[in-house]
Amino acid sequence: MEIVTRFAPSPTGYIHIGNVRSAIYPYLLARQNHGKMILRIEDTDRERYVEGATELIEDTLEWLGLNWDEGPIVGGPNAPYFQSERKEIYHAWARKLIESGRAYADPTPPEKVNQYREECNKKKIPFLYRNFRPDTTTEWEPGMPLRFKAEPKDYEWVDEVMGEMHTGPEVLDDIILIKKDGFPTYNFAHIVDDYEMGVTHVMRGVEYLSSTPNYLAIYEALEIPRPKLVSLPHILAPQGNKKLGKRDGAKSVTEYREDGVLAEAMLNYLACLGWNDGTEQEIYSKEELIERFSLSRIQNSGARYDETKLLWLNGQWLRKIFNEQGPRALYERTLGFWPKAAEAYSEDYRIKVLSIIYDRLKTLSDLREMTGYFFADPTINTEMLLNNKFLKKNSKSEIEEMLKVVISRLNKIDDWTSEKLQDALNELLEQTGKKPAELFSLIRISLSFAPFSPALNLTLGVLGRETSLARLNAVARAI
RNA sequence: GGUCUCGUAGUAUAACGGUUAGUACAUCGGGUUUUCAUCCCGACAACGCGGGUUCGACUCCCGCCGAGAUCACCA
Repeated sequence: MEIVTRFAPSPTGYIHIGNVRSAIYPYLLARQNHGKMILRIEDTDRERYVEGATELIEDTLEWLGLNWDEGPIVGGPNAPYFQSERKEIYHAWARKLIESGRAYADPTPPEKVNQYREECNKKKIPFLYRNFRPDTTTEWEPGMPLRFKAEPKDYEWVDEVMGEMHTGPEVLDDIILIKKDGFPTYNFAHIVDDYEMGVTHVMRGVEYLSSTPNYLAIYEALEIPRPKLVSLPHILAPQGNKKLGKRDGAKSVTEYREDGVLAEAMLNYLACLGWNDGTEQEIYSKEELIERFSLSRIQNSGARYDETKLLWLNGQWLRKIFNEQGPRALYERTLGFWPKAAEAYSEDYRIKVLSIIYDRLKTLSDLREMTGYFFADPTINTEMLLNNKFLKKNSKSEIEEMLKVVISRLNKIDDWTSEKLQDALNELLEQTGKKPAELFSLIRISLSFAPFSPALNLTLGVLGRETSLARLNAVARAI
C-alpha cells in the first residue's frame, strides 16, 4: 500500500525549530517509500489566523527542500487543502454521526459549561462533559455546537514510537466536533481529512497522545479505518524542561537562513535530534536521511535543542560543500552575505577570498565581519599594532625598521604567488632572526587590522602585490 | 487531582541479559611556523533511587522519586 503522510500546520505564524520536525519526518517516510506527502493548512480557527503565515510555511518547507506532492500551490486530487474551504465535507460526515446517534446538538451556553467545569475542579474530580450531557434530541441549528456522544470503554492501540498503549473509559468524553461558528474543531477535521486524503501515517507531537482514545472512538463511529499513529516527542527549550516554543525565543527557520545557516545543516541537525540510525555517523545529506530513516528509531523522550551543535554542523556542511562540490558551489550560497564594499570586486576575487577564509566560517553571515579588509583598506590603528602581545616589547623604530626590511624583501618577489611568498617569509625569519609570532603578527596586523585572518602567505597572495605593499608602506609611514 | 508518557555524562545519543558503558557537541589541555579557525592527539564526565527475577541487569518485572503531556467551541 502506498504510504501517505502529511504536514498539517495551522497558519498562526512562522515555523520555528520546535515544530519543523513534524514536517521533516513525514517527508522522509514518504520519500523513502515512494509515497506521498500532503501539505494541509488547518485554518479553522479564524481568531488565530495570521495573514501571510501560509506563505511563510510554504517558503520554509521549500527552503529546507521538503517538497510536498499535494497541497497549496501544487494542488492535487483531494483539493482543497485549506480546511476553511472544506466545511461541507465536515458537515456531511457530521450528519452521518447525528443519524447514527453518535453526535448531538448542544444548546448549553458556554458559561454553563464553565460552571460545570469549575464545580468539578472544586470537588477535585475529573471533569467529563458526558456526565452533564443535556437532552440529546435537540435539533442541530446554526450557532449551536455539535458534540460527539462518547461511549466509555477501554481502548488499545499501537503508537509507532511509544509502543503499545491502553486507556480506560475515564478518558473518553463528549468532545466538540463542530463549533458554533460552523467550523469543525481540529479533533474532528483532521480525522475526516486524513481519511478523505488517504493518509496512512499520522505523525504529530506527543501532546495529542492523551486525546488519541477520543479520536479512536470517532474513527469507530465514522466506520473508517484508523491510520498508523506516530507520536513525535517534543524538542525542549535550552532551559527548563518545557517544549521549545516561541516564548522561549525559538527562532524561526527563516531567521537561521538569514543568519547564514545552510538548509542542509538545519535538516541534518533537526532530523538527528531525537532520531539516529544506530551508527556513529553525524553528517547526513537529505538523500542519506531518506535512505536511513525509520520510525522505530525515533526516540521516545524529549530532546533538548542545542544551537551550538547546529552551528558546528553548519561549519561541517560549509566545508563539505567546498571540498566536495568546489569553491564555486559554496560561493553561490554566499550571495547576499558579503560586506557592501565587496560589490565593487569581481566574482573571481570574491571566490579567492572565500577559498582562504571558508574554514573559519560558522555561518555565512560571518563573511560580513571577517572579510572587510579584502575589499577596503583598513583604518590604521597604531595602538593595536604596538600593544600586540608579541610586538609590545619592540620600540616604534624597531617596528619601523622591521617593516622596511619586510617591504624591501617582498618588493623583490617577481612572481607573487603563495608559494613564493612563503619562501620570502621564511627568508625574512632567518634574515631578521625574529620569531614567527613576532614578524608574522606585524605583517598580518599591518595588512588587516583585524583580530584574525587566514594564513599570511595566502592573505598576501589574494590581496595582491600592489595592495599589500601599499598597506605596509602606509603603516611604516604612520608609525 | 485523574489519565498517559518519559528518565544513560552539561547536551544529543549507542550498547542480542555478559563491553574497561561507545560516539559526537560543549568544556579543559596539547600539537600543526603569527592570530582566529580548520585538522590531529589527549583529558574530564553518565546508567534517577530501592527492591526483585537471574550465575550475571543500563537492559526484564514491581514500587518510589523526578520530569513532561493532557483534561478548550486552540490546534
